[in-house]
Order: sequence, then structure tokens, then C-alpha cells
Amino acid sequence: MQSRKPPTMADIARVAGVSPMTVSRAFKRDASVSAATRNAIIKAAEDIGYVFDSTASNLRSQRSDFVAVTIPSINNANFADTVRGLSEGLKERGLQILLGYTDYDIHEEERLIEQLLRRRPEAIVVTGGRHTDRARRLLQNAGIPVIETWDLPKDPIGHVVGFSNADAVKDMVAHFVGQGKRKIAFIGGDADGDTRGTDRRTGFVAAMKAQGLDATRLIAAGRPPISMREGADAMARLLETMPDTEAVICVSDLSAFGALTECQRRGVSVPARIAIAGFGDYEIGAISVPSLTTINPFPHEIGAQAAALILRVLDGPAQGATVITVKPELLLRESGGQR
Amino acid sequence: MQSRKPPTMADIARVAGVSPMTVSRAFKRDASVSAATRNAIIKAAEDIGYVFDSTASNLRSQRSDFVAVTIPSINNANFADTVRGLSEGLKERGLQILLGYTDYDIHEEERLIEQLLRRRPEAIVVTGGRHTDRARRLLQNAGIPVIETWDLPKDPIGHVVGFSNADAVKDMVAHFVGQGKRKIAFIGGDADGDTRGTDRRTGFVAAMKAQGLDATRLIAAGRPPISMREGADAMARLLETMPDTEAVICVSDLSAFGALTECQRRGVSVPARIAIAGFGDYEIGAISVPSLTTINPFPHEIGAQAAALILRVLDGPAQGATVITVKPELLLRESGGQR
DNA sequence: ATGAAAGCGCTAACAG
DNA sequence: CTGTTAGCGCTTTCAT
Repeated sequence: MQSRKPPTMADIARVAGVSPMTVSRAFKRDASVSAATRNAIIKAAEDIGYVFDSTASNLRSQRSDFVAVTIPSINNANFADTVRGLSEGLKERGLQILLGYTDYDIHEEERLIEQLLRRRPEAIVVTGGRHTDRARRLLQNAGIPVIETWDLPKDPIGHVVGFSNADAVKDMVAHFVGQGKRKIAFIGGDADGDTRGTDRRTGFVAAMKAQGLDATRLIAAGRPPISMREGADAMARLLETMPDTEAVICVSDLSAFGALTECQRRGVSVPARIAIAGFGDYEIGAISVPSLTTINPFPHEIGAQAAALILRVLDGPAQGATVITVKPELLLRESGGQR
Repeated sequence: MQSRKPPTMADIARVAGVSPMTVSRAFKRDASVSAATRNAIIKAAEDIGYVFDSTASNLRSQRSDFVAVTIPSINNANFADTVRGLSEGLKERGLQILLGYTDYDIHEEERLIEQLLRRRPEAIVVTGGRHTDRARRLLQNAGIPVIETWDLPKDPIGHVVGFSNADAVKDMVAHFVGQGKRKIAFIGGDADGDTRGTDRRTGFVAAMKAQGLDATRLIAAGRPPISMREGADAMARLLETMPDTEAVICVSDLSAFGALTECQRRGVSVPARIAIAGFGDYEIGAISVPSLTTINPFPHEIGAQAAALILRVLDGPAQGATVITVKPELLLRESGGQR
């Protein structure tokens, strides 16, 4: 924990007997420096324990090499996968992710976006398409590519890489109806902050009505993140208030698994007595007994597509706003009953 | 996606009819600016859509307001909790987390640390106490507080907030032995990169030997992150090769849950025929049927303590290196058999 | 409470 | 392939 001032390029230049500019070039990939000079500089740098100072580089070159990313929660496998996809795609270009989480709150998101923009990122990726007015304005005026993900906003700010949460649930409803089920319930999506959850519930209600079915079997699960525990509690309420329910769609695999455990503790057979579906294709759903019927929204692919889009936009001249749809896939497994 | 140059403090100064220095002061909390002047400046800033440029501020003030953090994986609830604890603790002081993940690879960690140090963080928090020689050197010479977490390294680089993975498992072994179990197995901890997993397995072997028991019931689970699936596969091998095993300790709750599902699919009763314990107190363990006996290492508390330590060290004058132990707690639940 | 001058460490731009 | 000059946008420092 020494505290003397760290060495600069000027220090290296002195030791290596060259100009600071040559030192600067020696640290760039493509720069034209003779091999001998470069080696001498690298050696001098190691000898004096030099560490490149991005701060100065960023200011002078007006490039931060940051891509800002906001996700609702850091503790969520789906969003983590999207960040991994982003990170992998951006790494080759030396872009680093500056990550922040919003706790599923658009006001917190607004604060976060402002914080992140101060770091002058090259682009910003946000989760969801609903923002405060001020956040929208900040993003619009940022002068950098903006990418909204995990949604298909009606009025996008810039680019979009996402899918319709409502449509995905509609497919699940159709699946259950095709099985002959009529009394279908939905758990979650009742809280303000959870726009994706709300969209899923809205999609459920619309799909049920379109099928001419009763769309009032809705069980609240509280504010996101919806835990397994909350899924279990919601299932307890469902079984008590609407015991004749034939199938239930949960806002996520985590709540679906919680719901499943509640059935197990009560001796309610899944899927024989009640079928369960989740959302998100979390690992738990593939391995639980019974395994969970769910929807895979391809979170990693969303991140990978967003990364590729960023690279394209930063390279090429300004094109129009792009909308990339990553279509979710129904995964029919044990908890959903016969195919 | 406009691309004209963003406004600077000089622009605000011109509009508000003051000097750039006054603008700078108006954006600081404690600075001495008259209320009227400040309001005029804030208004001018909003009018022209000014966004503060940290990049320039950082360079001039030699303060980045970053704390660098490395974790093995972004997709892990335990490490996510530690990051949340850190983040919450650092937020009040306006410190932002610059997060990177190592994929459980100390060479990747070395690259990452170098990347992060270029951003000139105020402090750096790393997960684990094993690093490449070069990474150690980088950290030692960084001239900032270094905090190793999730471990109790023999030769710490700087500060430590962690616990002994080996001792925690020793307690679990003692618990099973106290129940009269003798044939105890361990799943995981066989891979190079997973230092915490290896420490846990080492602790298992040492504890078994100390009890005079056979410490050879070791099942490999592959490279981290150890998934639920890998836990299930390992349990399959255990049941086939050592069917008389009475209890198994898994390297994490995720593999433990996988192991549990394998038993369920085979009709092997847990805990009657074989008891299962995990590590980490993930949510799955509290809700699965049966619930999982496990060890809570208090991940959020590790982060909170690390944050508090950073604030103390950055404030006060250089004290000696601190070692904070966050003692893990045994959670006896259904999968572990009678208490 | 406000301003003027200088400079943080690097690199764009230009020169050779 | 290498050097010189200037300056990125802010804030430290010193004045007033």
C-alpha cells in the first residue's frame, strides 16, 4: 500500500530514451514503432511498474471504452446471461462493461443512467422499454447508441433487441388450451416495477379472453424480484381459493419451482392434478422433479445480438434504428402435462 | 443519436455569465456558491442538456470514484450478494463498482486485474486468496487498498474479509459424525480453478482423517461453475460406485440440489437412505423438498464488511492490514437427517 | 463568494 | 519510424 505517485509515460520515456509519444505508440497495437524500441519501452515499463492510465487516455481521445449496461438485478441468472453475452461480444473490441442495477425501479434506473452517462460510455444498453420521462430524455440526448432489451417497446428510444413478453405467454396459454385445459391461472406480474412481469400477465389475460376463457384467476406475488418462496405462497393461495384450477403459468421459473414445492408439500400431484409452467428456462427447471415446462427467451443471445449491434453501429456510419427480435421458445417438459 | 459535441462547463459558464470555476463549484455539495448563482447555473445546465464529465474530473482530481471488484462468475447468487453488500455500502460515498468476472480462472483474473487497475480505482476487492505471481505483484504495487474475500489466505496481500472454507466443511463433517454416520462422501472440489471448492474438499479430507474415518469417497464434478446437472451426475456415480454411502457433502447447494433430484428420480430416499448437505445457503435449499442442510457463509455480510473497511481505510490514515472473519453458520434442515 | 492560471497524463494532429 | 505542440474538460491552487 505504497502511496508515492505512480509512474507515467514520461517516466518510461526518460528511462528508455525516447519521447513520450513513442511510448504511447508502443502501447498501441497497430502503431508504427520499431521492434527494438518497443521492446525497450515494454521492458522499461515493467521495470518501473508502470500501469497504463485509462483516465488520461479517455479524456484526450474522447473514448472511454465503456459500454454502460443496466439490469434490474445482479442476482438473476437470466440477466446475468445477457450480460455474459454482451461481455463476450464486446471483449474483442476492448470494450468494458460498466454495469449497474436498478432493483426493478424506474426511478432508480433514472439515477443510474445519469450516473453511468457521466462516465461517457460509447453506448448504453438498458433492460426494458419503460422509463421515466427524464431517463428517456437523458438517453435520447446522450449522443450514443441506445439499446433497449428484453422488450419490444412501442416507441423505442433507439435500437431494440428483445421480444414480446405478452406474446410468449400467449403461446403458453394456447398450449394449455390445446391440451383441453380451461381453468388456467397466472401467478405474479401484479407489481408496478416489474414491467416484464406485468406484460406477461397482460398477455395472459388477453390470450385467455381471446380464447373465450375466464381470465380472472390471477394471484399476486408481490414486488420483484419474485422469489421461490413467493411462488410457493402464491400457490398456497391459489389452491385454497381456486382448487379446481387445472394449470398455472408463473411469472418465472423461480416462482414456478416454489409453486411446485408447495404442491409437493401438500401432496398435490403435478401435473396430474395441476400443471405448472414457468418463464425463463432457468437451470432449476431442467433438473427439478418434475422438470418445468417453460419459455426460453434466450438471454445470452439477447446479449450477444446487442453486442454485435453495438459493434456495427460504432463502426459504420449512423444507420437507422434497428429492431432485432429474439423469438422465445416453448419448452414442454414434465410439469406441463402431456404434450 | 445526435453527434454534435456535448456541452461543457465552459458552455454553462457562458450562458450563466460566470466563470467555469463557479460552475464547477455549483456542482459540488459543500462548495461556496451563492444560492442565486447556483440556481442559475443548474438551470442553464438543464437547458442546454449538460451531463457532467467524470472523465475529466477524474484526471484532474486523481480520483476515479471507482472500486474495482472481481468475482468468479456473474451468474452466482452468492457472489451477487457480496456485490450487493459492497454496492450498498459504497453508494453513500458516491463510489461506483467496476465489476469484472474471472470465470474461475486465475489467469483470466490476472488479465482482469490489469484491465481494472488501468481505470485507477480507489480500492480493489478480489474473490479468493490464490492469484498468479504477476497478479499479486500488480495488486501489491497498485498503491490502493486491496481486499481479498471469501477466503482466509495464509499470506494476504492486504486486507481480508472472509472465512475458512476448510473449517466450515469440518463442522459439517462433525455434524454428520455426531449423528453416527461414518461413510461420508464429498462431491466436487476436484478442479484446478475452483480454489474455494478445493479448500472445501481439503477440509473434508482433513476432517475425516481427524475422525479416523475413510476419506476416499470423493466424487469429481468437473470444472466450476458446478451446475445442478453436474451434481446430479456426480450423485449417480456415487450411488453406483459406493451405494453404502450414508451422507454426502456437496461443494455447493446447486450441486446438492442436483444430487437430490438424482435420488428422487432413482427412488433413493433422502435423508433416510442418504443424507445430503450443500454449501452456500442458496434460495433453492430453503425451499426444496426436502430442504437442504447447508452452510451459510453470509455473502452479503462479506460485501458489507468489505465496503465498510474500504471507507475506513480511504478516510483514515494508512493503518495496518485488517483481517475480518465472517464466521459461517451450519443450517440443519431436512436433507441432513435428524439433528 | 468568485475568478485566473495552470496542469492532471495521455494522444490527435502535424511535421519530418 | 519518431518527435513537437497543443489540448481533452475539469479542478487544484492561489488570488481577490
